[in-house]
Amino acid sequence: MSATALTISDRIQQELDNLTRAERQLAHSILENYPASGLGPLSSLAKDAKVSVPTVARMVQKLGFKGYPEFQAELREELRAKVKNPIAKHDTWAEGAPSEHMLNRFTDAVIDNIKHTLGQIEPQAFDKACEMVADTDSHLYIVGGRITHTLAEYLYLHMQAIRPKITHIQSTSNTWPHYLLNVNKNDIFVIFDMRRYENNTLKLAEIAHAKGARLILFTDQWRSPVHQLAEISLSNRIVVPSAWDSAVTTLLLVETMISSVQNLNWGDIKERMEELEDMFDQTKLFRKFT
Amino acid sequence: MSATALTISDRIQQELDNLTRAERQLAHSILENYPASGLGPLSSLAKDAKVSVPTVARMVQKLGFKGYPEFQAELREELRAKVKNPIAKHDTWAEGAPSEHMLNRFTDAVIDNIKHTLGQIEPQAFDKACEMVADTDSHLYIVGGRITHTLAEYLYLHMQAIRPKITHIQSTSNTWPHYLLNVNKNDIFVIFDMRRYENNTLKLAEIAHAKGARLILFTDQWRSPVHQLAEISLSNRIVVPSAWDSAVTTLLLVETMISSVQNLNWGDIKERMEELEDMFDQTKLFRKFT
DNA sequence: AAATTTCTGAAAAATTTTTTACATTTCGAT
DNA sequence: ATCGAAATGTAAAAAATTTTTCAGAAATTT
Repeated sequence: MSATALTISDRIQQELDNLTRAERQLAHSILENYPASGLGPLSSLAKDAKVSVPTVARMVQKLGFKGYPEFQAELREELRAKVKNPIAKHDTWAEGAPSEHMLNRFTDAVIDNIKHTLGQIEPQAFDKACEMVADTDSHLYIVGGRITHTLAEYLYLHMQAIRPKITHIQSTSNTWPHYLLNVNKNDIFVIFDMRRYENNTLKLAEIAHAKGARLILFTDQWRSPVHQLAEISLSNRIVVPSAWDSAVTTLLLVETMISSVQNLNWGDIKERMEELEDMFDQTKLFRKFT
Repeated sequence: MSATALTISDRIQQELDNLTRAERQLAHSILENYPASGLGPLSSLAKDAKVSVPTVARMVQKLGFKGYPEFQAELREELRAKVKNPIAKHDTWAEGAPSEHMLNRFTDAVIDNIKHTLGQIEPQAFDKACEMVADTDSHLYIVGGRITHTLAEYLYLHMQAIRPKITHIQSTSNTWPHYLLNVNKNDIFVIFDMRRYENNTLKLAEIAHAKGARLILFTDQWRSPVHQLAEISLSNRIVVPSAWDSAVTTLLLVETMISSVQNLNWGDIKERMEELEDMFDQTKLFRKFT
């Protein structure tokens, strides 16, 4: 690399604060697939980033280059150096850190978990689960335990925008028996139970099952005992270099489920979402996105 | 890559015999530091290879391109694909499902998010954040918003086992001003703020900052306005094929942070964990893992 | 060795790309 | 709500790059 040891990518990130809205938009577009995007003509870059041509020219100058061609020349020089360098540490996730760094070790483990979990999942079962969750004829109960109630709540929060008739139950709370009073046959339960499996959750599942409810279970690879009652079980690999287990894979499945369910009853959702957004706007909880 | 699966480099080598003297000279120059050399202006390439400008134009046509710009475009496309691929590229994640299935599409996007996020993170900043969170001299506040309070709680639950003096604040609750009364200089705040950024969170951050607290921010790639107050900002890519954003990458970072912090003050933790386990066992919340 | 074909490069023409100038919009402060 | 400053985009000018044309050089064939 030339005089400065910093890559253009670094410099852009460093300057990110000093950039204006359109320029930041452009910056992200450059980083999106770096460095390829910056090596094309200025006008293509502008088009990709949906900013005007002069905006690109101005930002490039802001980064300290005399003009776009000079900017490109340095990008190419960077690329030359990178390809030339045999110690291309391309096998790490966080490039600035050695492979033994926790960031890299942990990410490796998580990717591995994802690979295994997705590899073993039955798409039909997953689709079936999504259909069940999407069905607004029955009430939807979402159940989590001591740790997993965070995942349950995450699912609950998004389902709120998608469909009515949902309840979030925390199995560790002593109020859950009340909720079960109203359970009808064919109501849907989404239950999270990871090791160490919770007694309360099992009991809750048993009662729900006895009442004729249909159970969907998110669990780990060793499976919570609830799985014997569940119509559909989704097992996740959760091992990471830590004293605790990872919930990343489970969250991935949860989010995928949210997205699928949303697609299943899109018509209704659009309205609901707009309504919801309006309400949040009115309470001024959020700032407008700039 | 276009119709042919061959790279330009392959094609050049294949054609090598059908090329004339000057063209061969040029070919070797291109391959010399591929692909950087081909991404500059035609005239530079000609100069480097010590051939004339039309020679380059002619050879590029011989390789089957309409003109030099088209040749460059494909080089860039190659580069794009190459950079995108290097780690963990599965054709399909859920093998029983077509690649258009939501499970595969969503996972692709998430892996991509992880790649980008980790690629742009500064390990030093991350380590610093972990140290700050591990420091038991100051009180640790964990703050989340409407959706992100689930992540905040996840962090909180694990930190409970690792260190004392922690508080989970939900910025959307109206009780948070009370908590801030007790904030001392150098207390640590871990704040979650993803788009759409929340006004309450910003206000809370401002007050905490004014009181001399040190802020660690988990945000998205566009960065919450809180980042101007934060000592350390960790930006996450969050785009997925859904109407909502993904929290998977953020959870990954949170878990990695938990694991790192645990390593930092391992001595203390062991005792705390055992104590905690005992307590949970006594309340019989959990069944023994069989 | 001459003739023919093919290859190569200089220079002009055509095209594209970059830069500059200026009008419009947006944003923040009063 | 109004003003002024900063930011952004449109469009034209300037600069560069690419393509074409054509003449001379090298190689090949007769």
